[in-house]
Amino acid sequence: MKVLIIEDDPLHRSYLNEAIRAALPECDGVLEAENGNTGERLARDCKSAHIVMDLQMSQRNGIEAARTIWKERPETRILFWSNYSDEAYVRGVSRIVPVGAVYGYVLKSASDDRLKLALRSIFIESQCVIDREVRGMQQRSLGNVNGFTEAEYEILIDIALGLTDRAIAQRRNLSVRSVQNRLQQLYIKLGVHQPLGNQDDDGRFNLRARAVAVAFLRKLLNHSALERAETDLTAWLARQPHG
Amino acid sequence: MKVLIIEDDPLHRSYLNEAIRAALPECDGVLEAENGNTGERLARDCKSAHIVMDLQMSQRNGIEAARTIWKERPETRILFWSNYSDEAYVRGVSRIVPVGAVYGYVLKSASDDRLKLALRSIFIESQCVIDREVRGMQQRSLGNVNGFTEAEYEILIDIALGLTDRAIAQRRNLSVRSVQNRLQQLYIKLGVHQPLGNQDDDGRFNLRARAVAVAFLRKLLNHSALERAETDLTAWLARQPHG
DNA sequence: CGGGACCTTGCGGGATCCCGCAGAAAAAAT
DNA sequence: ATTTTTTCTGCGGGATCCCGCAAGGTCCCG
Repeated sequence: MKVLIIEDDPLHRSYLNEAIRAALPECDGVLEAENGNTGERLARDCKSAHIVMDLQMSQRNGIEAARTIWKERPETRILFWSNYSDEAYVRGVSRIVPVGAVYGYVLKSASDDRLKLALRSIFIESQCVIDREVRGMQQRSLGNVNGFTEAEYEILIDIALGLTDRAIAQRRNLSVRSVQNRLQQLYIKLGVHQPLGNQDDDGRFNLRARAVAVAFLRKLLNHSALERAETDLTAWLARQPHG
Repeated sequence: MKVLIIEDDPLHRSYLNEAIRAALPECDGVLEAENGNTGERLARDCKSAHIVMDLQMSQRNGIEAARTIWKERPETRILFWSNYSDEAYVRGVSRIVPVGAVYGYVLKSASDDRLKLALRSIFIESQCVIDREVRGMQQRSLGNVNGFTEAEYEILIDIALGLTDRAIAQRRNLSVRSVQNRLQQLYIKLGVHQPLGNQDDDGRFNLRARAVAVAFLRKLLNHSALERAETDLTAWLARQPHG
């Protein structure tokens, strides 16, 4: 059994290396990659089916790397080892995990033992391991309670990218009015909606821009999510009939 | 001489600790704090005038911590040790550094030697040390060439927060039209401006929202900058005469 | 089958945004 | 001190956004 580490921080990389050797005596080789690109290549070349990776790397996003890796070999087992449990990350991961795949998500703030336990659970026992904190976020997010629908999240991304109502309608195959409906819904859920009678601070906020701001502050959006969305958008723009 | 470390990652903390002891034999005590809050308190209590800190911590932003520390004791020497050289960070730092203060900014990706050299330069030689990469960004940013004026940066933040033109005018003591002028200027510099005759992709983008998006993508803005701006905003809102 | 909950769509209007035009004021250059 | 450049400001209009209202449409449940 070989394990591939994809992580851009050298300290964390060597720490991981040590933890893997300690937790998995049956492991007979640890490979290291310092960004998503070489990570993908190594995964492809070495056919390693066991990966530990960081989200948030400078060269190529962890989520993108994971997506292509899983696209090529869906049975690959991936443990995401991340600093944060931003909703944007969690949502991004659960969006790309293939059905029936074995994976994990543990925070870097977790203890030694938790990490080693997760390594054994995923790579040996074939069991998913999601950190308590992450799981809580996931439940809250995907459950209806105060969580965001896929449609709402989608339109949030669209306005974060700076698209107009018309462009969104075009992209999502909706009428302009429907787009606006979803926007209103989003504004309400984000707590941005202006209560009408209120003359005090009425008109202080541009709802569209404000929605994006609070989404960022709540970590519903983050840089890598925006980056992914941007590449998706340019791809879509490219295959649009100009005009 | 005592040195205070403010850094939330345990691995990096212990690495720093070791580096400090190796590079500064005259150092007779290293304190550690794992977030900005306890860092500020320790700095105040122990009167330590030598600090190494990370930007980007979960509890309290490094820049905010540095601001309050420098406000109390401007002669404190701070070495910022960060993962990234986002323009948002660099700008945030150079905005709060007191005149004549000794400080440094080195990236975590720098070599052992560079870090140790920086430690000696700042704490012993009283000499500022800015990483090459960071310095390059700083020059490009503060110089006129493709850089952003303070006014432009200010209004960028205002629209990123979701304020309306009117609110911005009120806040910055300008007429609405002037705000719009600055916005146009910003749109042009961000490369967001719609060339008029272009019917192809005309109307695809909401300039205001798009500007924020590209600012984020270019790392002109990031989460912590937005967070700081938000607290500033709420403070301003609180002392506004409602109505 | 009928009723209810939900989503979609069109219409219309008020508010806001984007911006060209042009004069006034301020700052910088000569 | 005068010219030049930049910035600020008001006016006005077209485009966009925000949203109430109302007429379908789909899906589920009794």
